[in-house]
Formats: sequence, structure tokens, C-alpha cells
Amino acid sequence: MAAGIRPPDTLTREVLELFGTVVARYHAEYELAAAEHSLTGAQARVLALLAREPTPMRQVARQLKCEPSNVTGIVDRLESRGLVERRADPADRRVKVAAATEEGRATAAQLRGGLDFADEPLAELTPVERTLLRDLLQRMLGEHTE
Amino acid sequence: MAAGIRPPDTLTREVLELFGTVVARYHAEYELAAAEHSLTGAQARVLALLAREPTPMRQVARQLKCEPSNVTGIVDRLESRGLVERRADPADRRVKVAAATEEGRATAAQLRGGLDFADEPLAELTPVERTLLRDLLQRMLGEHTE
DNA sequence: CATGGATATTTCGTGTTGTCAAGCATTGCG
DNA sequence: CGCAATGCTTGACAACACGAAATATCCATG
Repeated sequence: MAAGIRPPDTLTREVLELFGTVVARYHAEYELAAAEHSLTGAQARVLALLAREPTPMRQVARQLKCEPSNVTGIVDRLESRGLVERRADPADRRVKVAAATEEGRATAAQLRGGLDFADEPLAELTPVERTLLRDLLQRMLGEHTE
Repeated sequence: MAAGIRPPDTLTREVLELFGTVVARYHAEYELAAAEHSLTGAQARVLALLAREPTPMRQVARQLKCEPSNVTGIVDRLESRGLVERRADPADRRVKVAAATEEGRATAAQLRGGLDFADEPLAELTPVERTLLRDLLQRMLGEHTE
């Protein structure tokens, strides 16, 4: 915090590189798990989100960090497969609440189960290590939470 | 290792969730950093790759985990901006080696510098913690390395 | 050395994701 | 009421991803 200039720390670089690899792998695994249910990554993400709780379109967009117009298409495709449905919000007739159907929730559950990427190696770590990892990650995220 | 069945460990779930968040943030930051150079995420990834060392198309595809036909377009766009060039491989006239130009390498360097996401919070960790984080990540990746 | 199978790249067609601008309905405030 | 703000959709467009087919080159085998 003292100096604005940060020398190119080898260790930091190394960790960054590793994170990049982890991110890439995580993505690939997620995409793969989704594909097993004939879903794209984006569709799987939205479905997972809606399986948690019904959500207005606009909020979905916010959580996906994309434009609302984009969500329309994704939900369209999920809806046409019967995994999601649009409901009217009685409190505000402008908003449409997207909600996972019974089948949608089942698919989301299977999807979560199939996401075995980090699961497996994580199991190799001792509880102490896992706790440490969790804390480190939390600190990394805490710094940038808006 | 003993039992095939793994109970839904709360701590593991928590870490997984955190990884999901980290991945999401990493992606968003990367996309943003790329956008500042009028590049898409995919273009930035390929450029970073080629700035390291010239690489045949097919290997780029392998590292990107995508179809070779896809790389053609991405390199096309980078080439049209003068950031990348295609060279013939004297040893095998089938392969085209994509290489970053001088300008491409400069852009890649700037891009790396702008990737301040994990950098910042990582600086808060002690060297011991960073080392631990590195080892944990390596173990996670080591299990699944092909 | 010629034939043919494998490999590297590109092209084409298609679907999904993402953006932005415009449009429509509804809400809520002055 | 009038009117800006809000929520969602539509349309046009670029990028990206896949798969199949085309082309060129390599290499092993006969």
C-alpha cells in the first residue's frame, strides 16, 4: 500500500498464471457438463440461477453482467425446452419473472452433480488446507467487492 | 480414495462457489482489459499466447480448446490489425505459424499490465500465503492434467 | 517413385452469445 | 393528466464456436 509501483513478483506472476489455467479449465468443464444436457454454458448458468429462485429478467442480466436484451434469447431457448417459464409479476406488470420448471430444477441439480472438476482435487486437500484456500479466495474477492 | 461416494461437504461446496465467483470476476476483468485495446477476450487470449512464442494454428486451437477452424477467424482479425502475422513453416509447408508482430507484443505487454484484478488482492497476502495458494492450485490442476 | 492415408489450414453454413438502438407497455411522480 | 423512467422485446450486426467439406502437403508403404 506504501508504493504505487509493484515490481513484477515472480511468485505473484506464477499464481496469476495458475489462476488463468484454473479459470480456463473451470470454463471448459462447465461447458462440457452443460453440453451433456444439450445446453450451452450461458443457458446452464441462467438455469442454475433460476433454479435457486425465480428472478426478473433485468436481475438475471445484472447477475450475468450482460445486456437485458441478451437474456431474452437465452430464456427463450430454455423456455422452448420446458426448463424455464415466464411468469407475470402481480406487483408490476412490466416485469416478467423467469422461473425454473420442475424439469428445469432437476436438470440444474444433475448439472451441479456433474461438475466434478474442482470437486475431485479438492477432496485430496485436508480440511485445514481447504479452509485456508477458502479464506484466501475470500480475501481476494473481498478486496474488490462492489 | 476409499469410498466412491462423496458426501456433499459444506466446506467443499463453499470453495467451489468461491471458485465460480473468482472465475466470473477474472473473466469480466479480462474482457474489460481486452476491450480497452479494442480486442475481444478471445483475441486477447490468442495474442497473449502468440506474444509468448510463435505457434502453429493447430496448437493455438489445442491450447484454446476449440476447433482449428475457429482460430482462423480470430487470427484473421488480429492480422488485419497488424498485431499478428502468419509465417510459413520451412520444415512443413502445410503449417502456418502465427506470430505476434512488434506492435502485437507491445499490446500484449500493456494488456498484461492492465490485468490488475488478482494482482491487487494477491499483494495483500504474505509470501507464505501466496506460496501456499500456489501449491494448492498446482495440486488442483495436477490431478487433472492430461 | 507412385498411391493413398494422415495432417494442417481454410471455407462455408449454422446456431448462440453479445452489443446497441429503437419500440412498446407500464409505472409513478409532478 | 402529462411525461420521464423502467422493464422487456425486437431488429440489425459482429464475434465466436462447431462440424463438414475442400485443398495442399507430408509420409509410409508397396
